[in-house]
Amino acid sequence: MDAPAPIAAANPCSACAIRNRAICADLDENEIAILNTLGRQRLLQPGEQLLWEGEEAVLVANVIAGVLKLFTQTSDGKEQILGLAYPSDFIGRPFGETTPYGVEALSEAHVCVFRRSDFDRFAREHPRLEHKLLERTLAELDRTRRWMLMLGRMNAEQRVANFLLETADRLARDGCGTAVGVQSAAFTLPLSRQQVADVLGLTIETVSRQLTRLKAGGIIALPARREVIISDRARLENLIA
Amino acid sequence: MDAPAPIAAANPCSACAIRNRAICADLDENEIAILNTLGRQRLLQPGEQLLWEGEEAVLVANVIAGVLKLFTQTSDGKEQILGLAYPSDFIGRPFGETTPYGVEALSEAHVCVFRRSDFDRFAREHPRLEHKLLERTLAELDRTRRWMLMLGRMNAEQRVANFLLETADRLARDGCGTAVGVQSAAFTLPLSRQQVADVLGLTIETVSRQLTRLKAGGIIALPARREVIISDRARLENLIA
DNA sequence: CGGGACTTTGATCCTTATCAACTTATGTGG
DNA sequence: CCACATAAGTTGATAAGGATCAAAGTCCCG
Repeated sequence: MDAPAPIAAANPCSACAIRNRAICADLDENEIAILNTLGRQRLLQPGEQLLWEGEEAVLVANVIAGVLKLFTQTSDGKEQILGLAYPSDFIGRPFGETTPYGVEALSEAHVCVFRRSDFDRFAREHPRLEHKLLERTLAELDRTRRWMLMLGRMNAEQRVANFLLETADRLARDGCGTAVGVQSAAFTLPLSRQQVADVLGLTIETVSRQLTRLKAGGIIALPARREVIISDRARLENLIA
Repeated sequence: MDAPAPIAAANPCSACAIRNRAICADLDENEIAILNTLGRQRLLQPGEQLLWEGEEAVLVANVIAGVLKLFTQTSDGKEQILGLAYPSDFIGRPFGETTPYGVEALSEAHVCVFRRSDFDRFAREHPRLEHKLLERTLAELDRTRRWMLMLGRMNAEQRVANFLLETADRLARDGCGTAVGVQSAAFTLPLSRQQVADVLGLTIETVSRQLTRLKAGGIIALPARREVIISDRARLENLIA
């Protein structure tokens, strides 16, 4: 811990866990101080919704801790998860009229919330921040497009394999997982089976069956409902390649 | 026409058909002059490829005329179209190492090409340009996410209906289509049946059958292979809603 | 007018959705 | 601490939507 408590209290950004990874990373002390007056922290409970699809876009936020889902649904109520937001990710729709998707916490989550109007103004005045946001948005667009290939052209087995590999990587990067050697990894899924299905465009039964098959094949182990161990990464990767 | 020919010859941007809609819209005369020295126009034939997935990202471009597809494929060769680029759209991956998808002209197409390194530098020095690019990228991300709902959760009929409505709107906005009253529209598809299938994550046969059904139902007419008339927009919209 | 590409139509198969029952966790109050 | 209630997940049987394979039809261009 490099920030003593008093300073942290005066300027929460200084003590922010994601200070160096979020879009605020490039800002100097002055800028951080201003941004600090605009944002406020909020704690979300699992299942609590932060943004509603179609509503006026009043809020944007940075994820400090926890995992959230971005989602939408068809007119007949089938849900599709459009993205997962992990610590340091940015959520909401800057420079837009309406929020194009719902956002809901999957775990207990800390977010740093800004009124969109405040954020937009600050961003336009601070090109370095806008640049960070641009890089993030471009990266998110790339990720989303890879996801499209999965939804459009992969079968159930490939989708599940893909999902496990991507989730393992993402959690490992955030230090939430436990690396167990090169060819194996254990992690806790931030999603229920239904939510995995909503990510992959499948049904809960199909997801369950595919996981059972992978377990039976010795490729993964499932010590508990949300625990996954990739015991044969090479073989898992082979299902996609 | 507000730019006389000689000036146009000296500075093609001044005469550029998309000057006021592309990301260059907010630049002043000086900036345009600089950008003009960095870009060069290129004419692409239908089927000609501009960018290759996985290659080093050397180029970015603005579409001046025509339609291009962004695409990727699975290891076993099934293609998924990830986006369509129309006039004034930006293509390529600024601020990135590798191009994350292939880009190929669907029609004869004019593009204004920049070396990525030049473009990146220029963009970083001109926040108004970066802002435009950010707005475009955010809009593209929204569009891509709506597309995900279609790929993940809609059946073949809904996908085709959705596609026809979106294509009609997009072409109308670009003035490429012909509005025929409020409840009806005619346009020329910029895509073959196979390419429509690659957009929708379906097979060519399924697309063909769905179009035939819509025609039989009197919802659309298909006067020629690539000609579509939406004769009952309300009913087409009802298939999705 | 003929050849090739593109498209449509038909028959069949296969994957995944759907419906239903059962099992396993999770948690609560007696 | 255990019995019970509830939610989450698994497994099974069946059905349906779309893929695949095959063939015929249509358009376009030289």
